[in-house]
Amino acid sequence: MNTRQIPSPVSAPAFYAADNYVAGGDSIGHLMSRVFNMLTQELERQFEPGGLTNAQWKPLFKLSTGEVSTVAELARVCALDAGGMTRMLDRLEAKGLCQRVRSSEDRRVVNLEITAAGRGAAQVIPEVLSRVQNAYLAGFSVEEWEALKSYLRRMLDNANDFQQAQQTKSAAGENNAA
Amino acid sequence: MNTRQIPSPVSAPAFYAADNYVAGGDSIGHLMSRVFNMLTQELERQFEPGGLTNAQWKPLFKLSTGEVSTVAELARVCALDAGGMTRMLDRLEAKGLCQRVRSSEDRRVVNLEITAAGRGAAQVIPEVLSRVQNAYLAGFSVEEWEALKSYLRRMLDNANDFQQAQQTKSAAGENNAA
DNA sequence: TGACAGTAATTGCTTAGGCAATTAATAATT
DNA sequence: AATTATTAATTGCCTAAGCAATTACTGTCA
Repeated sequence: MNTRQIPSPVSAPAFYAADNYVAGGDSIGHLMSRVFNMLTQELERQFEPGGLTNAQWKPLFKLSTGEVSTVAELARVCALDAGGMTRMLDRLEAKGLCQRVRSSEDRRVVNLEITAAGRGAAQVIPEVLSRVQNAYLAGFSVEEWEALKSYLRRMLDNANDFQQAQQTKSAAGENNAA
Repeated sequence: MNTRQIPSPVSAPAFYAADNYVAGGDSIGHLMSRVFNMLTQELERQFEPGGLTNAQWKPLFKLSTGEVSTVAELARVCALDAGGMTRMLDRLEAKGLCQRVRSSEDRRVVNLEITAAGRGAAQVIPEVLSRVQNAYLAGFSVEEWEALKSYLRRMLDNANDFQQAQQTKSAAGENNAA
């Protein structure tokens, strides 16, 4: 028998319950969604003068640092679909910010190169990100900033654990069904 | 002269700087975006068996509680565009979850009514939201949960202040230009 | 009353992103 | 070497959301 201590659900407080669930209440999810919404809107406005959108700064920034050079790599680091990335690159290329060059070693891959215009547009990215994030953290102490980050990291770990558990469960269910 | 104490920018720590900005670093924005991404993906999976998407649970839930009854109201409480809401309702209506009834008092408005199928689909919403949020908060004490919420509320306040300041600035700029 | 402003909903156009299928090229296997 | 599997990128089809223009209707005001 396994004597390893397994975290008991009983000891964990249940923060939300199906009955008495308040609609636009200040749940974690609702608050995060509102903050995130404001953030993306603000970045949209901030990048607009430079001809970028909120969705476009990340791929362009990754290209500008030179840490990626192919479509698949870029899709991976931006955590989005390869098909979507193809069309994103269509738009960036149409704006003259980057260009595709078919690789000669492996003719399946296209190497991505940022243009001079792309480098120019990318220049403001760290400035904007710093300015907006600092503004959103106005009044925070360093300790509070660190606490917030640690909470988010813990939520991320929990999210991964939960996803894992769900996958395991659904895989078992499929076996039972088969 | 105004002697009211104005928060000095000097005393506020600058958490991020344009030089030395780390790309995929664990900035607040990056962490929040990752958590939020996992959350929406998880909700997408959780609602899928019931035939709902992550974007659809909120409008349907608001309809189920009866707190809204028109397109404009629904768009407002869901914080999204009226045009987008029209098409969202097209999809919900196509699934038989709600239906439009043109108002007789004011023939511009359409009254939204949830169907029996819609009520059935909406039933699981509080359960899913509670389950997933509790899972993401596993290991959190009540104090940490409260602290996280207060941080998010403060960020939301800062976001509103910043937006306000930007609008004032751009309005002044337009006056100068005119 | 008749012009005009305001409002509710819809539609067209755009960016965005997920999923599945396809194509082309390379790698692995027998 | 020929078949098979894998990989990279693209494309089609879908949901989603913002913005601008349009339509239909209501309210206001001269």
